[in-house]
Amino acid sequence: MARGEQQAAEAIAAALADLGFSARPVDLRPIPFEGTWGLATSAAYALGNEVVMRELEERGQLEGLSKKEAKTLAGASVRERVPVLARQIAERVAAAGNPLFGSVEAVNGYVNIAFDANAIAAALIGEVLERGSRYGQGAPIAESVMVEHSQPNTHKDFHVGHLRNSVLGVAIGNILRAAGYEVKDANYIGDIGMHVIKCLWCYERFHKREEPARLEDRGRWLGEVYAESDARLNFRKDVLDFLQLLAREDQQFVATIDRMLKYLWRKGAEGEDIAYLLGRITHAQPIKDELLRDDEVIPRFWPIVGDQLRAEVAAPRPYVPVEGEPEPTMTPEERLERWEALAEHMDEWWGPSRGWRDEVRATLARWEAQEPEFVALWEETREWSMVGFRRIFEELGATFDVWFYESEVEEEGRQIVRDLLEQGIAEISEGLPVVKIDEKLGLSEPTYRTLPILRSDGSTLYSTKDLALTRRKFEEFGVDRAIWVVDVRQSLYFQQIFKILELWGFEQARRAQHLDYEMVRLPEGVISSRKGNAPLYVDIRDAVVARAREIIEEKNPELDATRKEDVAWDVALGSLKYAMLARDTSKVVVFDLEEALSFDGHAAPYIQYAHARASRILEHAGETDESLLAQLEGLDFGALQPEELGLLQGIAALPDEIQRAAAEYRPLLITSYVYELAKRFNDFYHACPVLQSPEPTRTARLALTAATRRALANGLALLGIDAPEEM
RNA sequence: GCGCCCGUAGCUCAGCGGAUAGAGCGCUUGCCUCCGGAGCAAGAGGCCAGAGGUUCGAGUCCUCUCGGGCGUACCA
Repeated sequence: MARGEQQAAEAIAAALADLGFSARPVDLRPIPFEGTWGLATSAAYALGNEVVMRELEERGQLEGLSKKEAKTLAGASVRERVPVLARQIAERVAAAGNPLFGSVEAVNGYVNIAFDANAIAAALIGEVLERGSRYGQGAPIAESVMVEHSQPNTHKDFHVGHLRNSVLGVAIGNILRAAGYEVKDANYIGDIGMHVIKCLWCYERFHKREEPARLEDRGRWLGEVYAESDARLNFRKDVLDFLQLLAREDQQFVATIDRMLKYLWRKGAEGEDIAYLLGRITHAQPIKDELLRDDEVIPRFWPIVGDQLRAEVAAPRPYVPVEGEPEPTMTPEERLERWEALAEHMDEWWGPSRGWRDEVRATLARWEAQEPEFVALWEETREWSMVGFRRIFEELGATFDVWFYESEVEEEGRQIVRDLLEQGIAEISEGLPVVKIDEKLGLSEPTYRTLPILRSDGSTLYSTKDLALTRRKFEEFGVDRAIWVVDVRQSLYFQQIFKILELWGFEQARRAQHLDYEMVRLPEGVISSRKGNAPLYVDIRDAVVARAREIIEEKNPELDATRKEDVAWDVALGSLKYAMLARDTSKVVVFDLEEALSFDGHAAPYIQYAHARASRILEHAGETDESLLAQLEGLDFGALQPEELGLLQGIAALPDEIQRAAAEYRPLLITSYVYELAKRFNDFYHACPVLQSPEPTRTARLALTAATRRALANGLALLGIDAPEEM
């Protein structure tokens, strides 16, 4: 195929030289029509313009004309000249008589070179079958690339957001490898950080030794403990924020607040706090926790608020917009729901929660002091999470050459911070080391802003660790390029990290690159572990695999049981991965379980099905890639059908698609490719009988079927999707 | 404020500066005695958010406007 392209390019270049044009790059692309196999160039358009302008120039007709006027003058003659030039080029290419070219035509100003498919199909199919799983791969490139992805946090759950990351990271690694790069896949486990401290605080304080008996259940349970810690620690703020929200947007609430608080006051609550609440709420101002004196007041006030909200739901009044007031963000029902959620813990949490943040700080100090008992607890619980992660990575087909852990780079990070401070790149501001990047770069507009690189108590931040990690990737592993697959919200952050390292004189930071992608959302909105609405990977996987089993039972009940189970996994995981990849990285993925459970249409099973059909045809014929490879001599399709030509063109396109997907970091291109190829195969086997055809067509079509199957399997493999031979 | 991203069919999305802007879902109508109907064929459905510009040629590149999302000092 590469040969066909090269010969077309040479033939056009020769034709242009013959016509007296200087050497120039010529665009070549597939002829974009169904049932064609060949290449087209639009060279005549550029030449037409060039020629006409030159002629006008020589005749002095452009003098005194503006560019616009010159263009208008030239327009008509350009339009006339283009088809003429195209015809001249086509005639010369045809005259050269290349046996690979079936026809050379000038159409609409394009020069279309159609291949003599019979002449090169054998070469193409031979290349595909011979290279097998390596078909499509590029020549080795002497550049090593580290692709960091997956980065789950221990002590937290692995949800659908992490799924996009892992699937994307795996695919990008595969694609770069296939393109010829030397790729190292790296994971970076978030095994330390504030979330771990919070989780362990909550565990020790409220749930010690309540963990499930089975080791494999503990990771998830730990995630729940983390979520609880967050809810506990934010409780006071959540309550006060909610009151402020009511004050801002619930007119009825504000109207009755005076009466509500007087009632409370009569019940004997402290007057000072009540006066404070009244003032803040009637003026819709934030309520400051530290100004509340009596921890009894809010819990006593809460039921009264609930009564009011219930009354508002029971007897809704129309919302009256007020000039200058913001629209309400919550309906009365939502407000009541929110109130109920907070009420659940009010009595138990409100008072004690005052001291919780200090307790967490003390827990962090135990980590910082590397207190043996605490470190042992950390190690044990960390492993609970890791057990689950390893299983998930195995299921996803994610393998790693390098495992980084945040806990390993803390010290090294501190070292870099010290150095940055000594060199005056970092400074102490508001009590903590930061780098004022814009200032250092002399930028007046806020661009890179300021990044804290260590907490004021000396404990490490994410940034502390990433400074060290970046250096390690280049120095310890000697990679030429390092890519971080991390969602788009961290874009500024990574620019800051890399810029700081550059300021520090670490030149290789220029070869560090954040590969960002958009978020996964739910139909009902943003995924939030605080709202507890993050669908967990394991749950989604179970649901999708169960659905796949049902469909197999329905479509192919004769399959033996273990095959059924394998296929259910291939289809379910394939479908899930495909959905994550078949959307550009710049687009938000809306994850809808209902959609994920449908295997119709533009989805992995469509492509897997085409692969299975191809496999079945070959099985019926008793042919394999090897046996067909031996029969390629004198391969003869007879009169080629449009569907066959389209399929050949599709198979031939894989190597270029891989190169482009690698250059642009876009697995989407591969998802589009395999879908398109599956579609073409579908067209082919509906239009062209294979097994019933007379020889030599039969063998030719079998060979084409085998090559298609290979290209489909290789394309899917790049996406981390398995292609079953039956389903 | 500043920065990044998105805006294409009812919905979800493709679309390498090039030929008649395409898929899937949903809707309407056909197709299993025929290599497997997880499929195929046909139909309806578009001022490519808007305005300028660059170009022989713009959904695609540039500028601006509008609408939406995200980020913006001790979370990761």
